[in-house]
Amino acid sequence: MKRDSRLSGVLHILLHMSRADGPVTSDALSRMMQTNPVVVRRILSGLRKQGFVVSEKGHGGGWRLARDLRTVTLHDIYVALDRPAIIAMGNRSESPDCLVEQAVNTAMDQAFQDAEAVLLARFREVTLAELSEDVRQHLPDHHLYRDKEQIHGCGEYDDV
Amino acid sequence: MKRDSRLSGVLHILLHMSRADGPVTSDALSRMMQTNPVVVRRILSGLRKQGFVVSEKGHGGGWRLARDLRTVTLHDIYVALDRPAIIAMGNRSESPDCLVEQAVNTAMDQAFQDAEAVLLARFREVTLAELSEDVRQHLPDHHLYRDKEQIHGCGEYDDV
DNA sequence: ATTTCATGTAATATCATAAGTTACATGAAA
DNA sequence: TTTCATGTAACTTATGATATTACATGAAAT
Repeated sequence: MKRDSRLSGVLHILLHMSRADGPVTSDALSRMMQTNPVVVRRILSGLRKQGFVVSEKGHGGGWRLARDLRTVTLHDIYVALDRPAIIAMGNRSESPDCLVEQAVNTAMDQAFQDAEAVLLARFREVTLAELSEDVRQHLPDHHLYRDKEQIHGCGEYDDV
Repeated sequence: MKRDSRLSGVLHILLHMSRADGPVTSDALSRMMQTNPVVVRRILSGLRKQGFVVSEKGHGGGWRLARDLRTVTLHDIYVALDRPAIIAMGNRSESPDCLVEQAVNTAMDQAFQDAEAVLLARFREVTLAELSEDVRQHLPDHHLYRDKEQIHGCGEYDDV
């Protein structure tokens, strides 16, 4: 099963944006995410329409956060991505005629719904500011984001 | 996201097998599942190796249950299918160097694990016999499986 | 002005994988 | 010895996330 990693990816770059002191280009973000700049723009353009980030064209342009991360939860970003599928399993037919299959679907859907509810509840509990704080606790003191144009991956936040 | 429907499908045909009084061919089962006989054999051959079903070749052959369904839970079948992926989302990199990405992964993995645990707990709670009983309660009394060679879908269990 | 840099977005290609199909071998019963 | 059924490898198809290409738009630097 090929997993959708957009949520993981977008959280990653939002946190990097929060540490930058100016706009960050899709090009720089794409290197952090190890992907293509167009992929970054595609994902962030959705968030822009919903007020989480703003973008600027031209020299000195790029992406900036538009909201205080203390007010943004994982669930908010999940919803902003248009609620990607959570469960990798499904029923063969959503509205089968067969009574046996109906019974199977009912039992499985119940389990799926319970699992989804737990996951979304977790997402609601965590703000991006809390994630950012988790990162700070793992960094040496007074460590600041020095160069937003790092060449390799995430630059000084790399563990190597 | 493309969902894996093997578990749903195999539960469906196991319940049909429990209602038959003799072996059921992959051909008949594939019609119930609306798929190809080879797909049925592929899935059931895994269950055969683990003792849930037995198969017989030649005239009068087919598939039979090898265990009392009161002793088989959804979790047993899930495991027998080699534990297919449950969560449709994933991290972009499982062991990133970037500390920011590590923090994101940790938070998301926690949520994923909690959701999976809930789903598997549900699966452990439900036996196939209970599903079978659910079906019986939705059928007219004294309704028996008359013809294992039904042409259309699930035959008399169709709701149409 | 015009060059440079950056986003905006459509169109297309790539890749992974569940599912479906074909082909043929094996073995049991009629 | 024919028919029926499983066993399985090999191949094809379908789908959706991801990646890439190409070009338009707009803003700042020169």
